[in-house]
Amino acid sequence: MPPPPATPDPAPTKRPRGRPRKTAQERDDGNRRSALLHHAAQLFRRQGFAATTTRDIAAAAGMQSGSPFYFFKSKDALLLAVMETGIQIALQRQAHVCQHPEYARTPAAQQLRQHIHAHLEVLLDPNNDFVSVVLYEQRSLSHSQRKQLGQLITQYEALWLPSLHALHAQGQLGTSVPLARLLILGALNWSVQWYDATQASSIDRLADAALALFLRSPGAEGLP
Amino acid sequence: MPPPPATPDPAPTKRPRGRPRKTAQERDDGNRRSALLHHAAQLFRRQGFAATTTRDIAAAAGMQSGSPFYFFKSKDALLLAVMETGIQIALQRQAHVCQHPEYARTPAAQQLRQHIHAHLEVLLDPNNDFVSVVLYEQRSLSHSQRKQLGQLITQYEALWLPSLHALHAQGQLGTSVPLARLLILGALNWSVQWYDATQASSIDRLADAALALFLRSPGAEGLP
DNA sequence: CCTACCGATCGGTAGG
DNA sequence: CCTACCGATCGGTAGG
Repeated sequence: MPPPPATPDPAPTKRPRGRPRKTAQERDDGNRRSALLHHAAQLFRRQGFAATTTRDIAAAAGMQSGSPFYFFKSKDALLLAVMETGIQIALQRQAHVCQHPEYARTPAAQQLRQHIHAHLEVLLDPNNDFVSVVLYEQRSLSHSQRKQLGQLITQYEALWLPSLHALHAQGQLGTSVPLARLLILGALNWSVQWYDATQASSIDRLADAALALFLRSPGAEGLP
Repeated sequence: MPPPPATPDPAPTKRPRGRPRKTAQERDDGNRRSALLHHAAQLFRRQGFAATTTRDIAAAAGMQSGSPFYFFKSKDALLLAVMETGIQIALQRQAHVCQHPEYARTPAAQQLRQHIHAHLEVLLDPNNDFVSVVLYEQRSLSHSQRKQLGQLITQYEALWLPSLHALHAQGQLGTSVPLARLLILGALNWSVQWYDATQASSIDRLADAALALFLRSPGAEGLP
């Protein structure tokens, strides 16, 4: 159901009847843009970027076929916006882990467990489609867009490095830090393909299993 | 350069001049079909299924835009054929590992190393685009096609299970066999995203690293 | 396998 | 944001 058309604003001294006309900022432009972003993320995650049409996205957001281009210059720009949102979400979650007051005093194995847990939570959340689009649609980006995104991903991975280095120094990591990072994140990222979100709350157990598999010693030591 | 047109076949008693007319079997139909399959796999791997047009594939094989449909009923059927080829290749490689005369006497850690190595070799081979399409285009399949393929994938994974069970029994696996299988294969499958084939022959080192990361004990013991 | 073609769809735009 | 539209492209087909 379309909203009733805004009544024209009469002389400013006169108290306007009906609903006042709104500027783009006062109107729900931001909400409409955000709705597009969310529906785009959902469709990109489910169907892939190339198999999703801008008409699909518009319809999901309750708009006409041309309307997404009022908010985004192109389909490509929409994808980039989805992906940037995705890494920002993931970056903030990991940064939150690192900034916890106890983090510096936590054993490296438990630090890693927290990174793994945060990563899985943000990646497998059925209500957050942004992050998995980041992982699975990079080839749909242009070169410059990929480069732009790559910098943010590097930042993201950098947050894991201190704990990985510490574990390597302790002899708990079976291989070099760079390879461990690639293999561990790969194992986690692939969970998108098989994880069943309907079996709720098993992310905890999954994080435990991953930690136990990747580390030489049982992951429990160092727990309070 | 197109082949010269076949000359019509005169009376069978007469020794035919020029090149004899060929039936579909004798003609290079099989080669043309195979060429389509290979180019389709390459394009699906590079660009994704949805972003690849049947015209792209036809052009890559040196055909006209309608010709792929002489060999394949639809674009979907072409994808399924590519993926079935992919798992068959992978299945044969793993079966070859299992059938080696020494396999049964090999320590489980080294069995797993061979599975990992074969998996990586077949997945990262720049001359074999079929296997990575299997991994990354399953959502482009119809439900029945996915089910069909899923059976073959289950067969593939079954070949890994005995060595994983043995390792678990030996306490060398940090988690349950089902989760270990998912996480290990995930880590390997993700290597498609970052492995640089131009740095040749590092698949060996990668397999070593993976084994060392996933197993509790250093992977060298049990070597001849 | 090619030629010639079709109906449908797609990303995007002009103008309000 | 909608209306109305465009040019290009796409999967697929008929007929040979």
